[in-house]
Amino acid sequence: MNNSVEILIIDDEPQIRKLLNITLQSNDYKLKEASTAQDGLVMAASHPPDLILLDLGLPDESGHEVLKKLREWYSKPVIILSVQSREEDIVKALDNGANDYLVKPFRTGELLARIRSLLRSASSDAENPVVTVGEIEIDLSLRTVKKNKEQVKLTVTEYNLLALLVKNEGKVLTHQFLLRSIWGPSYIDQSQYLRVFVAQLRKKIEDDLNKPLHIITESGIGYRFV
Amino acid sequence: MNNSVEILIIDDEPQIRKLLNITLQSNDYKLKEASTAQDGLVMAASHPPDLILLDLGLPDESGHEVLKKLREWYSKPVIILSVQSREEDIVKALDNGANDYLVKPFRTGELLARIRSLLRSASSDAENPVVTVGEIEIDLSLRTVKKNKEQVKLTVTEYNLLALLVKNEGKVLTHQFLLRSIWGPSYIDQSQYLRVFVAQLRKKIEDDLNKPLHIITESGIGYRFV
DNA sequence: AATTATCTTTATAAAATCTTTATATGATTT
DNA sequence: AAATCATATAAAGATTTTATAAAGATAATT
Repeated sequence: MNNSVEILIIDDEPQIRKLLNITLQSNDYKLKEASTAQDGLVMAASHPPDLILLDLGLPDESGHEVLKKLREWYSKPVIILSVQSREEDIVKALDNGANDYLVKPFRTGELLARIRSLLRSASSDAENPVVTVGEIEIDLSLRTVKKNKEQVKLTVTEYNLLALLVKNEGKVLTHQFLLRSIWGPSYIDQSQYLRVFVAQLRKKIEDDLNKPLHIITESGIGYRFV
Repeated sequence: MNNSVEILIIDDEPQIRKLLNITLQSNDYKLKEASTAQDGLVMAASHPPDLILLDLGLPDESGHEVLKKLREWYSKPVIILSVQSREEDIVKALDNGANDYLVKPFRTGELLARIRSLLRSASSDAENPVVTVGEIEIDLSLRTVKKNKEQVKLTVTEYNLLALLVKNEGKVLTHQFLLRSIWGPSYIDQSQYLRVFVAQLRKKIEDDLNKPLHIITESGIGYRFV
């Protein structure tokens, strides 16, 4: 999920880092920690994170200075976390390139929402869950199917059947289960429907109809997608 | 300076509008005012501003609803201004697409800094929201459509439909989704509306009506823009 | 108030999809 | 090898969905 999203926190208070560690990790973010300005800058540069949480009150250098140095090359979101609530500090931080400023103690739900908001606008093009099996490519969010990079046109029922099989890749799905899922509970004896639609699907995605490589018949039981 | 930057405030409290009027104008922003959700949406649509300040407590409709409707087509910054400081409201607004949330009474210096911050990242995105697909050109900020460099005249509904499809290029949008987004939740069975407007749109942007290249029918599901 | 533009409905033809039937193929059992 | 059973495929018929025009209603503009 967010597991590929990396967040770096630069803060000298261990209890804040602990809190965020728990909060962010349980929301599937990957967290890296630095307790000094020095460390933070090195970590950010060596492996740039997707977002930085920056404390203003660091022991070795002012957070404002860290922000300025970061902004010389780092263009992703930076959120300031600070005990300082003076307008002067907030304005200065925002004008130095911070994207947001939260006063400690902050509410974790709000922080998470602000992180989501910034990550959303940072990468407005979220990646799609694409299932690729050999030359077949199924994009479940776009509802498209490609074979050898070319779009395959499927009807609603054909797509539903394929999607169900793909989502349970490798598993044998019984006739009853497939019929119930796609046509409804009153259709569980209409195995012929299934045969007709499996045949149509194969015609569209298999290369050799006599040796289907993806939609496998499990005689007497059901079908399986490989 | 900022004189070309237009900000729309949607808030029913006259004293807030007055305050912002003075504050923003003295910082060279051009301010437009709306006191109801209805007015605000119309003004935003008729001449899209560069940033919107939105109150949650509007007389005719919840600000959350206004935000949702705005976000169907408006991609520039929206800052929520609200007396409500509950975390629940903040999280909801941010997750609905707000870029920032300030609790009233707010400090004007901070508001100005947050506006600067958002305008800065909005412009650095260099997001010229112009989508070009073959001979079709759609400018989502100007709300204009061109075909072979010539302007195409679309009605509001036609444009809304096209913009929604274009913003989700490649994705199948279901009848229900389109109807709900454009006409409202109570219209989800009026598929005929969709057919009529799709036909009208195609007449204006497709070359061969028998082989539409852009607005693709997904029989039984919806439509897709390619 | 009249005109124009746009939206909503209705009607109908065309296209796409689903269902059903018929028949073929292949595997398994006797 | 014949009979039986499960599956595959084609194709006709039925149904659903879509496209389009055009009339009626509503809203916007002059």
